[in-house]
Formats: sequence, C-alpha cells, structure tokens
Amino acid sequence: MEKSQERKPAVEKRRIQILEAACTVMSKQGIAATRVGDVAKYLGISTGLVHYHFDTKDELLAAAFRHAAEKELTALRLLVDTGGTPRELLDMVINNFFPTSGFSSWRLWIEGWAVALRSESFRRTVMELDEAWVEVLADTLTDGVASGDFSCVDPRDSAWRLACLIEGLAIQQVAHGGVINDIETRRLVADAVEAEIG
Amino acid sequence: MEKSQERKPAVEKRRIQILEAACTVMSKQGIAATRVGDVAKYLGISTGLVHYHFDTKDELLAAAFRHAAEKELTALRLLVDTGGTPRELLDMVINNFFPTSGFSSWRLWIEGWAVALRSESFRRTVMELDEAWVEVLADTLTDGVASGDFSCVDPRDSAWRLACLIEGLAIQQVAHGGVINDIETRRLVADAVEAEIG
DNA sequence: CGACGAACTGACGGGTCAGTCAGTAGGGTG
DNA sequence: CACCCTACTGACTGACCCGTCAGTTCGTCG
Repeated sequence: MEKSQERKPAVEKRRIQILEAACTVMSKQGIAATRVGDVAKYLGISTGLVHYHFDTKDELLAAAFRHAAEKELTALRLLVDTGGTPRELLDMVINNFFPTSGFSSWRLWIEGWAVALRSESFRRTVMELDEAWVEVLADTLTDGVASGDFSCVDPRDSAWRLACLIEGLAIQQVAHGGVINDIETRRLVADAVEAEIG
Repeated sequence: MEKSQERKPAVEKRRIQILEAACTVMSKQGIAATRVGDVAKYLGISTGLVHYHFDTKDELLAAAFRHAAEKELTALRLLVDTGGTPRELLDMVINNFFPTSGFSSWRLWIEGWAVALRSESFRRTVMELDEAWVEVLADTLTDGVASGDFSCVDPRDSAWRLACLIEGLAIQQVAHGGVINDIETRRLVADAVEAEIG
C-alpha cells in the first residue's frame, strides 16, 4: 500500500513468472517460433491472462528478452565482485562466456541480434548488454594495467576486440556446430588475450 | 538439347529469377517476414508459379540464401584472383567486408545465423561460406608468410581470429547501429591485423 | 492441323494465431 | 452481508498465408 516502488507483489510476481516462461520457451523454440499460446500453456494459464499483463506479443517478447539480458548481466557483475587478481578476474570474465554445462544462452543472443535488425526495443537491449559487458572487460583490463599485471596500448580497444572475437567464435560454435570445437575456441581466445595484454 | 549440363535455359532462368527475387525480398523485409506472395508479387507472377518451381517456402528460402552465399563467395574469389602483393591482397580481402556504399549484406548473414540454429540447410550454407572465407584469408596469410612479408605463428589460427573479430564487429555496427562506427571498426581491425602478422 | 505437355494462373481450402470480450471467481472493504 | 475491483478464463473472430488444383495458354512436334 506504500507509494508503490516496493510493494505490489501479486501482479509483479505474475508478470515476472510470465517473463521467465517466455524466456524458457524462446530458448527452446526460438524467438520467431514462440507463440503466446505456448507461453500460456507452459504456465497452465489462459492466453487471455498473458494479454492481460502484456498488450501485444512483441511487447512480451521484448520484455522477456530484456529480462534475460539483465539476469545475465547481474550474474556477470556478481562474479566480478567476488574479487581476485586482475589475471583471475580476466579469466573468470572470459570463461563465463564458455559454459561447460550443455545449454548456452548464445543461441538466444544470436537470435536477438537478428530480431534487433527490425525491432527498436530489441536493438536497445542488445546494445546496452554488449556495452555493459565490454565495460566489465575494459575495467578488468584497466585495473590490470594499473597494477602492472597487463600492458595494453588501449584497454578499451582491447576489450572491444576480445568481445567481438568471442561473439564471432560463439557463432561458429553454436550456429555452425563443430567446425571449431570448444578446445580450439578456448585456445584461440587465450592466444588473443595474451597478445592483447602483452 | 545436349545432355543438360549446359542447356536448359527456360526453367533454369526462371528458377534463378525467383531466387534473386527472394534474395531481394529477404534483404528488405527479413527472412522470417518473407512471404511466398511477396516474392511472386515482386516478379509479377502468381504464387502458384513459385510453388511450381519450389515445393515449399522453406526450400525456396534455403535455396535463395545459398544462391546469395555463392554469389558473395564468387565475388571474393574473383577479387583475390586479380593478384597483387600479399599485403595488397590482405587489405582487399578485409576491405571487401566493409562496404563503403550504403547497403550491407551483413544483415542477411546475421539473420542467416539465427535461422541456422533451427534449419539444417541454412546451417550447411552458413558453415560452408564461413569456412571458405576463412580459407581465402588463411591462404593469403600463408602466402605472405612464405614470401616473408608476414610472420604469423599459425596463419590458420590468425585467419579464424580475424574472421571472427570482423563478424563480431559487423554485429556491433549493423545490429546495434553506431556504438562502434565505421572508422573505429576499421582501426580495431587494422590493429588486430598488425598484431597477427607481426 | 491436332495433340500434347510444360509453364503458368488465380481462386480457394484449411490451418494457425494474435488479440478481444463477455463473463466468473474471490478477496478485500465499508 | 453487499459491493466492487482485480485477476483470470476460454471461446471466438478476423486476418494471414501456405500449398493445392482445376483449368488456361502457348510452343513444339508428329
């Protein structure tokens, strides 16, 4: 009953529940193949209820995608906040993007980039996430340079190059499947990292 | 009337006409939003005729995408065959992927990667094209190493890294639009190239 | 000329799906 | 208790679009 801000549990809880369901379905079926009915069925609710919380399907998918992005980003920042030497941090940040366990969120991002070509809200999400994760990488590199562990000409440039390299390799691995395998990928990235930090 | 191979102009001509139309529509509207009717309308023919030449929509889009990929690859190989010093060739190959004129085929590739997650035929196309273009890059580097112009530890690794870097940067530029601009992109790539060839 | 078949048309069936709407349930409030 | 409002249902509609098919055109060959 307060001003809002803190307290409106019921609706907000349901909203988030629908968002998470949408994320799950999107990951499984692909963004384009996700139907409002699929999300509803996943939760055992009616399609009408989904539309009660989200006006249109596009709005739902955009919100769900953003929700997924924010979760990913939070996890990354939590990881970095655990602390460690610059070297340890760098390895952690980079390893974070090569999941050892089966499922990879890269599939969702690859589809997200494609949707971003036509959807303003997807474009913003994808842009903000990428900038944020490059920033984490850049900060890590900058700290390492300050402490004398690394020597980059320009940490920000290095961060962008590493981030884009990893994205490109993710496409090779996930979309193509196996031209470049996991071990090879890690080696390619590791060599690039060494080259960047001198 | 010969054995085929050279002569079956009528049908094949129409087939290719439909493929090119499909490419145009896909580039404009996106792969997912391309309807059989749009392709037909673009050529002023009936949807029935499109289905006369291609059994299903999926088959049409996959064939059109492959058609586009092959054209791109042919253009690249033609470019390389014009000859030049290893350095000139390398610059040519890399510049080929940063179109000066407005439209970029990167949009189509980005969508292609996403579709490749669910479609076997798209997957194959996208894989073969990527391997082919890395091979062109790797050959150029190898030649440069042989002639003493470059010094790579492993030209093939370098080629993969550069290719993936360029793909990642293309996403930043095309899908996000402007976080990283054209000049900055070229600088990032140029620095990476220098690092790779010593 | 007549027959035949390849290329082509355009209307239509049938399935899918986003979004609507009239109505219900049930907890909170006066 | 009576009222109300929020969350929710599920049937429905209207639009869209793929793929089919009966039929037309036209070039070619016997």
